[in-house]
Amino acid sequence: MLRKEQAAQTEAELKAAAVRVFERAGYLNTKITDITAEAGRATGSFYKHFASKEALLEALLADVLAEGDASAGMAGHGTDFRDRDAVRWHVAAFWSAYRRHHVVMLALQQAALVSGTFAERSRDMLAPDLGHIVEHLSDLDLPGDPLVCASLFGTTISAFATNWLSANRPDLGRELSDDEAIDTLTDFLHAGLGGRPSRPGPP
Amino acid sequence: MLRKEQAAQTEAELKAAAVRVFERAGYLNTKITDITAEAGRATGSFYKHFASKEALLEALLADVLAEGDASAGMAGHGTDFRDRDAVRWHVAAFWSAYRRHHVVMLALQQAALVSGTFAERSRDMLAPDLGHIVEHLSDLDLPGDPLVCASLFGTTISAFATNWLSANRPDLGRELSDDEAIDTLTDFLHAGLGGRPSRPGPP
DNA sequence: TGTACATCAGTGAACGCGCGTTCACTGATGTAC
DNA sequence: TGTACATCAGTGAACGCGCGTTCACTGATGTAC
Repeated sequence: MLRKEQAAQTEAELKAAAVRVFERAGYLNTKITDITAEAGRATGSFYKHFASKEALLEALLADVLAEGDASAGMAGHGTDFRDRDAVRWHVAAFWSAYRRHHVVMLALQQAALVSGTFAERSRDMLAPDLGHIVEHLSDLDLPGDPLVCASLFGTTISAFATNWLSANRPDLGRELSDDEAIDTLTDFLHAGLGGRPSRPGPP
Repeated sequence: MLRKEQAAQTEAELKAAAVRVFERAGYLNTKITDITAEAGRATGSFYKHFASKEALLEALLADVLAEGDASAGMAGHGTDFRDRDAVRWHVAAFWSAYRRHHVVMLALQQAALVSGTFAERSRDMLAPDLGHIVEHLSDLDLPGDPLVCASLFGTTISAFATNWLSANRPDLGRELSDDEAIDTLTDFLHAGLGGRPSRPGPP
């Protein structure tokens, strides 16, 4: 089975090269030949493994989702968003996932702008999380409709993460540590959604 | 001078057609011929008025900025973000501007993904507003660094507006009135940034 | 173990489509005398 | 006011570049006997 291993490795190298190129140039600007060149392979090699650039992105996405399922046991976290720690747990989970996969996430966002298929897929990926958040919001006195607030929760973290984790986006001339980002986001969301600072959860 | 008027009108029609097509298909998906077809003109006509699709977007952007300067007297609004009304004023100003110009704003965001030039321009357009917000934040006990919080303020409104004002984005199967959006955002940001609900400003 | 053949990953030059851009042309509007 | 010429908005067919995709080929790995 040496041959299959060889092929699998080449495929993995192409994926890795693609991520590197995406990070440097952005998904939409990346040509197939950029990826193969980065991987040190011939152009035609790409099509032995992927039907198109979209198919490659699908594959990267599948990897991300697979890893996500593994790590997100979702166990042991609080569910009452009046409790700051419960909010922080969710923020941190999202933030670290985004940090690990920001290149693919950004590529997905870019693909969604151009292709209806990816727009839908992008929404489908977020939908479960959105539902998850909606449940946690039920105990709060929210600033508005629960669905709208959940969407607010999601878009805020997502936009903020995109802003600070993407390369070439030194929006402000400043670095931001993970803890600082997570704590700022947590305080902001916790207070913004009506979880009062130091009110403990129910017994 | 009939000839100049004629030319000016055609140019205006091309711009209007472009906006319509951008809204329908997105900036990145739009071809020059889509625009001229929508305007009912020949392909070559486009280049009598604009050097490229980017130049057209620049022109649309200039229009937006010109109108913005006219309407944004920036007079008569509160500056203390502990005061909910002051926050609401800013949110409403941003929201209505975004509502009027969302097609161009979205086009700009899309262009920024692909072209470094537009990425920079996009940042330059937002920078003054960001500075403006930073000033208003000084009196609050913020969840984090003022610059980071101002960025949070901006990205939150911007992402939320993009989500709800863009066509073909029925993220949740629901309509959202301007007032509901503005009030929800205001409550969220006001509380999130540490302006307590009913604490009055200093004497 | 050896030989003959099959399979398949990888190659890179060539093809061809889509689309941005050009350009020679038309006809109407403006100008000179 | 009329005539002859200049200018210029608008036209659309043609050109050509960039890039995705193909395909005949190579050589190495696997299989049959």
